[in-house]
Amino acid sequence: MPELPEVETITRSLREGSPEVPSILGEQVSTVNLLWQRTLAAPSPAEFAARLPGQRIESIRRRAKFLVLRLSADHLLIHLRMSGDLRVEPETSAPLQPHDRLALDFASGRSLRFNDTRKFGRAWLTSSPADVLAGLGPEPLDPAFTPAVLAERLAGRRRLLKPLLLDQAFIAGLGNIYTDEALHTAGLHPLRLASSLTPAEIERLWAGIRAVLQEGIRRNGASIDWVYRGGDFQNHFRVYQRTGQPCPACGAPIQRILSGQRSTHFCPVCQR
DNA sequence: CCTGAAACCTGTCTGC
DNA sequence: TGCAGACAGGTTTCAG
Repeated sequence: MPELPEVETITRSLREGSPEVPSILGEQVSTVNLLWQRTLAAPSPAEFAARLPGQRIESIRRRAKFLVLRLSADHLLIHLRMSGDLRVEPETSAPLQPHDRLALDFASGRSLRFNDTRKFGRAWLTSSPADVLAGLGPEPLDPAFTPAVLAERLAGRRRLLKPLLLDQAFIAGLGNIYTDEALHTAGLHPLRLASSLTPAEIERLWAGIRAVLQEGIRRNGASIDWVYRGGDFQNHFRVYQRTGQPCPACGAPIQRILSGQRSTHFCPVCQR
């Protein structure tokens, strides 16, 4: 499921809470229950279970597609990968759901559950989160990410736009949905060579990336299939998973190709 | 430096 | 109905 807008939506819901599920800021971990060993990237399960209890959640933010929970002494980082999801149970006695991989019980009696059907998701408990986050590219919605920054990063890159935009070291947070949507918004073919863009095209790409991410956040992300978060951006896709359907801009049928083993959707008329 | 394939996983859908 | 194959929002590793 989760790309930048989905992770941002989850981050906000955990931090700000809702009438049904209050914020988990300030919660103190009492017990941990690791149900799938490999979900924990570091440290060892024994050290994890020894270090985490007693720590409070001091802040919650997002970096790229990572959730970053600052604790009393450590940071807990969570990456949801393809099918991960987080939910808060009102009682620690709430039964585990199918595919729950990690449960953090709080002293208040609530419990945070990391559910992940495909087991690709990962959690890190670390005193140096920068090490885990090292190598990530710029945050596309940060004010520091300007068209000039994008132009500088594109210069000389002999790569195709689609795989380059998916590369988290080039720009952080885009995934398959928002890359296709951004390229359509910018009117750029996904297989264009990155170094071939004109300044006007770079400006359009920059604006397209920001626009689709902002729309995704405004719509609380996209919810597809059995991974559901309550967002509705999936009802506003221009090209993603719309193969054969009319382009919203010109009516031409949307095409699907493969680029680096990833489905890639585009309008052959709007994106030359 | 760059691309493609495979691996890590489970579930759903399509076509024969 | 059964079953093989394709495909799914991500990332890492390795071969060429």
